[in-house]
Amino acid sequence: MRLTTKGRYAVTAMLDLAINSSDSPVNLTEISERQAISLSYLEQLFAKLRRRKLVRSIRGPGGGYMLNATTDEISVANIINAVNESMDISRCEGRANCQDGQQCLTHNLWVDLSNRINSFLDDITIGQLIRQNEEQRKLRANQNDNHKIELNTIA
Amino acid sequence: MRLTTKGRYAVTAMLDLAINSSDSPVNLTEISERQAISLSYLEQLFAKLRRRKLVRSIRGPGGGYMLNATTDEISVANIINAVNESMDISRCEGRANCQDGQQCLTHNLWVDLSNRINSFLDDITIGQLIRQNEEQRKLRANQNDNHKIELNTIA
DNA sequence: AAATTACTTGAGTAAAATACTTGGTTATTA
DNA sequence: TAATAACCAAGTATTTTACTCAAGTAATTT
Repeated sequence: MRLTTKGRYAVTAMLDLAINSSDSPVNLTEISERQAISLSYLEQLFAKLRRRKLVRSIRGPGGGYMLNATTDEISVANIINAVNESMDISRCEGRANCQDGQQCLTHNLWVDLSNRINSFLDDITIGQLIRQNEEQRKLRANQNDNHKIELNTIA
Repeated sequence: MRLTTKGRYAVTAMLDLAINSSDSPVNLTEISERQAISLSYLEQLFAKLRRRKLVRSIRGPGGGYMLNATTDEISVANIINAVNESMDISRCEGRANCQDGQQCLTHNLWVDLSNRINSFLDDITIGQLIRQNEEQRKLRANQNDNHKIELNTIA
């Protein structure tokens, strides 16, 4: 599991797609403009997302991309792993003394941690993120309303 | 929060330090050899770790580095943030329409997620990782013993 | 005090990853 | 058939990573 700006671009683009897609597809030019990511870079990212079946494409005019599953079926880990295909190969792979040596105690510790991060991000879906943000927005809106009412009452 | 091989090197080195330090300091040459990380790269990483007060150095013969806090006071997030100093600047920073525009809805979603990842890794200390691994090792050892006993009994 | 050891610092560099550009092609729709 | 948008490939500038080399500084030992 790696977490770089590349993964962030992919998550951002997928969130944009999720938010802006109704029943009609969203084309990459729109996402490119909204999110300030170059079109061809988006093309590269979406080629990988499509290979992992996270999105499906519709060609021709009016075409674009659609999510290939519900927002609650697509995890952040799914997206990040899709665009970071090149596996992180461990250093000590192939070494004879790997299993028992001290260098591999720490290696195992890293693998454990890496797995924990992965399963953490696998439990966060883009649906969750969007709903959570929506609720926070509502909360803030209510607080503002209350504040206005208070002020009005005082005045 | 970024999670790259650089952060992994730092976490690995800190775990090595935690495991191999008694009351005397551990020098970077040892860590370099055990973990197969070049000495000068370790030097750069430890300069940053020292700036963040995660380790302290003892110079001169017999010198080296020691943890500057207990293993339970040092989180994985501490280590990773120490070596990845350059803050991830958000794309839309400074843009006028950032707060309300659609591009910043997704930006906020990303920031929320980033915060969640950060606090997740801030709750994992290197002490935890080491103890957890030790317990797993014991479990496996016991299972092996039981297996041997079973085999012996059968035979 | 001199020599040694070992950490410290900085400049420079090769290799890799990132982000993008260019220039196409193929499929679909109007 | 003309416009649109996905698809594809090759190439490139920039940044980051990981490292080398060299000079400097501090602490210890003899």
